[in-house]
Amino acid sequence: MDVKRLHVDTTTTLITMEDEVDRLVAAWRRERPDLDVEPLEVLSRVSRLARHLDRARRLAFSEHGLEPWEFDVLTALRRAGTPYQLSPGQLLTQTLVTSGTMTNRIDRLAKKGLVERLPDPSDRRGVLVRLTDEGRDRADQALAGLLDQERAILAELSRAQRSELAALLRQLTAPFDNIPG
Amino acid sequence: MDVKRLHVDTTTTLITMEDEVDRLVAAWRRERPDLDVEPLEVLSRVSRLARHLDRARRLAFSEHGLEPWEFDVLTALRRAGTPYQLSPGQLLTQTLVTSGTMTNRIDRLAKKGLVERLPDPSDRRGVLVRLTDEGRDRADQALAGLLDQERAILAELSRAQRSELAALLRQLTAPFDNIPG
DNA sequence: CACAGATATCTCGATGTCAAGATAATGGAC
DNA sequence: GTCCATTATCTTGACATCGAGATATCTGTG
Repeated sequence: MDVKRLHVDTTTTLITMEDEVDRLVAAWRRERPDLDVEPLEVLSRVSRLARHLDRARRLAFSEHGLEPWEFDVLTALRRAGTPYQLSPGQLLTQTLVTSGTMTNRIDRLAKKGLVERLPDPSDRRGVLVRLTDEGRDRADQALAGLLDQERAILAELSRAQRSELAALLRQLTAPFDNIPG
Repeated sequence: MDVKRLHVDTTTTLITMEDEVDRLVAAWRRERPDLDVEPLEVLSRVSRLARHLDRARRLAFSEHGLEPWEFDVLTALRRAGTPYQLSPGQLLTQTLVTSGTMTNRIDRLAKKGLVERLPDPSDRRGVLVRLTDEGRDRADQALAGLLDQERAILAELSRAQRSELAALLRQLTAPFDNIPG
């Protein structure tokens, strides 16, 4: 039971360690041999890896005094370019949270002086959220730290493998990102 | 700005749609041309895809009257096989939550009659959480539904691509799962 | 056999998130 | 121009999670 199987990567002939999902899949095959659990090989790994990444990021950001959610909002604004402002709605689609959550986030960031809320001159329902100078600096610093950490995690893979992985993931994410989803 | 680039998968010559991460990376290259943001191509996609999957799962489970966190706990017990019992500590490592969270989850599942708490006969500090018959049935039903949904999501990829994707992800998750992480 | 450190679980307070609904403004049909 | 469906944002209440600390038990050392 739970035989130690070693997986061999066909392109590089590198031996890879077993992970929790291997154990999870083996357990399902034992308990529910009637089911095809192949989908879990991909999607359970995505979910678990995301959870690990969340933890690692929380740690990396704490050095810059930022929470992951703060980073997400500040960098979305930073990426928008001068004058670093977006509507709450645009921030929603980028961060995948609900509108109530975003209102709350903006409130807290505004209280910390990292963003400010401005009325949208062309739509009186609307609001524009703008990064302050300090917000911009904090975002820039945290981004550099994050990239260092992510590079270390990705060192497991060759450049070609990273590129292949990105392409495969894109095929899965594109439907969610483009269809209203 | 934001030129519509189309990505071509080198192995299948299939054209892939752009996704949010493509836009995100393009924006960073414009705003911070001094930084190498290649890591985001992989890891931002992992995080975003996980978020999309969370939403889709919440929807799929609601048909069976389960929350995602309930599914995670019940299926961990289900996979353990007869007599379907694990310690809270074992449940922690499988679900990647903190001990306080797990205590709370077990309380709520017990109140719903899906699990029961038993004293561990061999360690008086310890507890064993056991699946009830109803808990087992609910877990089995929800799993079948989840697999159907996941198969639909993965239909974007060929069998070979799914296998390749699983192998690449395993290389990234294995260090987290094996080193204390 | 006593003790110290490790381990297993639980308690508690703070906080972030979600879902649903409220409010306000827009824009196209007629 | 008026109306209605749509859009944009905010409000609210319920709830799940985390982190730090408390308690009880185990285990190895001397």
